Amino acid sequence: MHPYRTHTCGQLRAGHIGQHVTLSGWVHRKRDHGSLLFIDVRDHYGITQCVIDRESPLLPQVESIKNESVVTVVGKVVRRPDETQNSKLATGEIEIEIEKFSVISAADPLPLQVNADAPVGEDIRLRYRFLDLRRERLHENMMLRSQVIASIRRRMIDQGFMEYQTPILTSSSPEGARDFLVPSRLHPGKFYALPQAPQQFKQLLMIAGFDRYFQIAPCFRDEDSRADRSPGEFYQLDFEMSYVTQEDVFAAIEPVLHGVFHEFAGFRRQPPAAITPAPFVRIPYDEAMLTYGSDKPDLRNPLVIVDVTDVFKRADVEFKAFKQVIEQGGVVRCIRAPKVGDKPRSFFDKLNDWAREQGAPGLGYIVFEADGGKGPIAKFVPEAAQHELRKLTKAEAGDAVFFVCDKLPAGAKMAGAARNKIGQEMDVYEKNIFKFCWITDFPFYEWDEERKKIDFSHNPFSMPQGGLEALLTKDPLSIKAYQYDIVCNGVELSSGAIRNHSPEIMYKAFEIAGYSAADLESRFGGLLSAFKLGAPPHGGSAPGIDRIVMLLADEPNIREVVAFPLNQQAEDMMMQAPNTVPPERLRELNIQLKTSPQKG
RNA sequence: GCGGGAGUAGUUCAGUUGGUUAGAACGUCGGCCUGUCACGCCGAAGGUCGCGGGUUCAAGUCCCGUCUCUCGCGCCA
Repeated sequence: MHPYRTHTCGQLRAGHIGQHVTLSGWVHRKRDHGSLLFIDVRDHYGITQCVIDRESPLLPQVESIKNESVVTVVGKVVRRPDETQNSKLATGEIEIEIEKFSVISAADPLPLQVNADAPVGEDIRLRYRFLDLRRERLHENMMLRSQVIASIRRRMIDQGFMEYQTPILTSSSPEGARDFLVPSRLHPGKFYALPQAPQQFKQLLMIAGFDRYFQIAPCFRDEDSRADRSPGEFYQLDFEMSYVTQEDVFAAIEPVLHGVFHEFAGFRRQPPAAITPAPFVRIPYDEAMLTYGSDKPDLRNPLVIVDVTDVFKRADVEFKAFKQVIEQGGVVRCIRAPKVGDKPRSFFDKLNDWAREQGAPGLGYIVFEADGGKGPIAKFVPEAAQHELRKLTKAEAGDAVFFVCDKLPAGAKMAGAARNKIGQEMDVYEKNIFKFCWITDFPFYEWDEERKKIDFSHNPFSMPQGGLEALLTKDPLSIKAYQYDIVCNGVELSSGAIRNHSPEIMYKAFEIAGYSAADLESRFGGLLSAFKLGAPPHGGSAPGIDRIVMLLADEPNIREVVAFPLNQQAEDMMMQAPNTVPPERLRELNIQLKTSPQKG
């Protein structure tokens, strides 16, 4: 007989009745009836009820065991009396009559209750993460994560991709997020950087001839956290393909994502969530910013934004607040909210208050009633102009139209935020569905207001649409890139591009952004030399694993799908990271601290 | 870096206009209970009201500072 277990706690059924078994696990819960005691023993696989009564000399010992202690139970599998079978439990037909009982590891009183789904402060959950992970919800999330990653691997391999590892200790990349730096002992004063993504390595793998690469890749970025962004590190399904167009990349990854979401759409969802069928709708960046006010639109929200700047330019419209902004190059965007005419005043006031909190002067609106427009700015908009508004927005009697007026791009973004807010307040989001889209044709360059110069808006290694000719002849800010994102329910799942494999185009692209040939060569010498020794056209993308699991698990927060996340201050409250190091370690690394560390 | 919210028992929270000995639930401990499965019933212990300062006859409550957690903005090629 095995010393710990012959079966798991989720395994025993009516067919095992009569067998003598050994189970080990955590004491999930006890129900003590004095002369009769039930004890639920839990492991990764399930829960099994064990029972003991006053006939047994072991009763006092079992009675005194504390929750979450680890125990081994030896006993006979018996059928529960008919009335007492528990259909909620997979093992609910049977129970174990305890014959031997031993405590493997006794537990102290608990800082959080494992056997209840009660809310617990996140600092305590993170400090005792191993207990939190025992709880059902988080335990299920982690199993989902494992299954999702396994499914992704299988699907990628089936599509002819092969998995390769790339370095963790690498060099700092000058663009993008802040790097995590690792001091070099052998090279005083020099640093490695942890990769923000294996971007250059995956391109080098294409140049090395591997054709289709993928990796469940750890990525490190020293940026502040958000609900959907863990500080420090996260995982991407990083992939890259050679001899492909943008459409080839889409065609390769769509079935993987659609398949994974379809496979796990029933996790905590009954019925399983619907998924937009592939091919996913493609929305050019410019259209997304106009219609949804965002480059990651949530398509569950049916509301759309319409530009009505021309209406407020009309001579008969006397709304100075908007006209002044328009004269300075601003735009008026509006959102039609169907059938809200009968909403109480508080509905509109609440939205107006929200807009003020966002830093806008307010959220103007007109309610179109049968006898004309009502609302705070209706009186500035004469009937002919109102008619024009209704034509543009397709608003009907009983509908309202909300206005945002600002310069670009702030006006577009504010309209997008208002679209989300109004949609939430109206509760018009489609339920139980994953709505995917591609956002395509991102601008290649953008204007850096801070440094007053043109800079790359995304990846400098992306291929500009139109190639060298576009760079030579077009207004840089009008050039698009073969750069695309996948968005699901308002969450940016991935960013990708067809890469620029031509040194000639690359030199020119960097020149326009103000970088000399020498800059380019010193920063990206390795990659650049590779491009000069036979580089295939290639492209790829990198969907975020954590975000995919977060969506599937229906969690509002990415830390709920990471086993050991850092807190918002990028600290590990269990392992006490980051931490000070002994002076001799610093000396070895040739590092002298300018200030002593803050107390931890 | 900036803004919002929170911090009271082991945990989750309540605590009125500043006024008696700071409460509840769960957990813990003790007692009773032979068919429970969130078992039930009775009882008890458990508090630097985050920390520091101030106002006041009196502060969990008001003011100032500070720390911690969290959400958002900036940031995130």
